[in-house]
Amino acid sequence: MRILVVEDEPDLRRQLKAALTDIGYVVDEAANGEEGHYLGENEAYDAIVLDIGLPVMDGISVLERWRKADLKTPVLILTARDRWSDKVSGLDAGADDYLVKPFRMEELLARVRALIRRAAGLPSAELACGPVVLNTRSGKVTVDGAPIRLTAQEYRLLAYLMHHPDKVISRSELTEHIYDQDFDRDSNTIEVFVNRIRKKLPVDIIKTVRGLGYRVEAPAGPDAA
Amino acid sequence: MRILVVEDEPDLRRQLKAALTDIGYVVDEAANGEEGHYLGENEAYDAIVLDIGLPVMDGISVLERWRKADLKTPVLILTARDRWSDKVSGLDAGADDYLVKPFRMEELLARVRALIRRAAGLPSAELACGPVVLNTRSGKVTVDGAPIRLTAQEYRLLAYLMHHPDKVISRSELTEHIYDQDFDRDSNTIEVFVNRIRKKLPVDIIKTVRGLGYRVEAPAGPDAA
DNA sequence: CGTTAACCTGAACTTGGTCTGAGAGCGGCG
DNA sequence: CGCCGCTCTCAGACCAAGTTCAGGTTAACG
Repeated sequence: MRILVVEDEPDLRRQLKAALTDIGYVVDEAANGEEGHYLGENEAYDAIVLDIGLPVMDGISVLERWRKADLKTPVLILTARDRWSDKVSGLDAGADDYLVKPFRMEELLARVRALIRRAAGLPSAELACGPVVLNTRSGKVTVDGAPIRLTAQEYRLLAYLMHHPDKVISRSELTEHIYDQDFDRDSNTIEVFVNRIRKKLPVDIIKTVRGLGYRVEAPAGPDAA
Repeated sequence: MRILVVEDEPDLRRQLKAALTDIGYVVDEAANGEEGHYLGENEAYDAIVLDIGLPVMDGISVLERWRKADLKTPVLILTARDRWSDKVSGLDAGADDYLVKPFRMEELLARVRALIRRAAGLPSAELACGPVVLNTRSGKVTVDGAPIRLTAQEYRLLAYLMHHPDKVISRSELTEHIYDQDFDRDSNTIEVFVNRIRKKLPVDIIKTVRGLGYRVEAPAGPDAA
C-alpha cells in the first residue's frame, strides 16, 4: 500500500513517514499544500494523511479540490487541539477520519489501516482467501494457522492483491501501489515476486490473467445465495 | 473496441495507451493533429481521445474537420486547467465529453466506457442477451450468473457484437474494430473465434447471416417472443 | 438433385507473454 | 570489515493465445 503524507513540520513529517514505513507501507511526502495536492491527484495512493494547518495552500482547500476532481482516496486529517472547528470543516470537505494533535503514533497507524480496509470494502482486518489469511494489523500471513515468512515486498504485493479480491490487477497498477514514484516500468520484478509467493504458499491463490494481470479469488463462492 | 489516442506528449500518450489496452481495447496512437486527423477519418474507431493543445494542427481544428466530414465517432477532449475556454470551444466543435488535465486514469477509462456505451444507444453497462450477460466495467461474461472464461480476442469479438444487437455485422467491420491498423484481411480468424465462443456459451446467441456476417439478437422481444 | 460458394471445425503451428533459476548489487547488522 | 538476506536483472524454458491450414458441412441456386 502506498500512502501520501502532507505535513509542513519537518519533524512530524519524518516521524509519520518512519512509522508508516515501519509497518510496511510505501510513503511519499509533501511539505506543503500545493505539492500535496499535485501528488494526490497524479499518483495512486491507498490513503492520505493531511495536516489541515498548512502554508501555501491550506489543507481544507486541498481536500476540497481533490473531492471536486472526484478523487476517492480515503483522507485522514490532522488538526490542532485548539482549532476545533477545523475538524468539522474537514469532515464537511470530505475527510474520512480525523485525529487531534498531539496523537499517539499507534492510534494513527490503526486509523490508517482501518481507512484502507474500509475503502476496499472489507469487513475485517483479517483478509482470508481459502486457507490463506493475511492479518493487516500484525502484518502476518498464515496458512491453516501456520505462519508464512514473507519479505516486505512479497507482503506488499500479496496484501494489495488480497485487498481487491476478484478484480484483475494489472502489473502497472501493482507497481504503482507497491513502489514509490520512480521505478523502472519494463522490469519483471512483479513476476519474480508472484513466483516467490507462489512457492511459499501451499495453495496458489494468485491466478494470472494473460495479457491483463493477476487476480485472487474471493474466499467464498457467492454461489446460489 | 478500437480507440484512437491523439496526444503529443510521449509520456502521457504511452500512459493512455497502456491504460486503455489494459482494459481490453485496441489502441492506435497519433503524435500530432495531422496524423490524428488522417487516422480518425480513415480508420474505424469506437471512440477518440483528443488533446486540444497539439502542435502542427490544434485539436479544435481536427475535431471541426471531422465533424464537417460527418464523422460521428464519440470524442473525448483533454484540456489544460488554465485553458478553460478551450473546453467550451471544444464542446462547440462537437466533442462529446471533456477532461481537464491532470486527470486520474480511472476517470478517463470510465468516461471512455460511457462514451462507447452511449454511442451504441445502450442504457446500461451490462449488456444482456438471453441468459448471457456481458459486463463492460468488469470485462466479465456470465451465463445465468456463472462466469465464462473468455480470452482477450474472444471477449472483444463478443463485446462488439453485443454492442450492436439486431444488427448484422460483417467480417470486415469486425476485424476493423478488434484489430489495429495492420491486419491480414483474408484470414478466417473471425470464424475461428466465433466458433470458440459458441463452444464456450451454452446458448448460441451469435446467428450467422450467410453472405453478410453475424448478428446477435436483442435481449427480450417486448411482447410475442 | 447436383454444383458451388460460404461457412464450420479440429488440429498443427507460431508467437509473444509468463515463469523461473541463477547470480549481481546493495544495505543492514554483528 | 565481512556476512547475510532482500531486491532486482537477465536469459532461457515454458505455455497458452492467436493464427493458419485442410478438410468437412451446410445453404443457395439453377
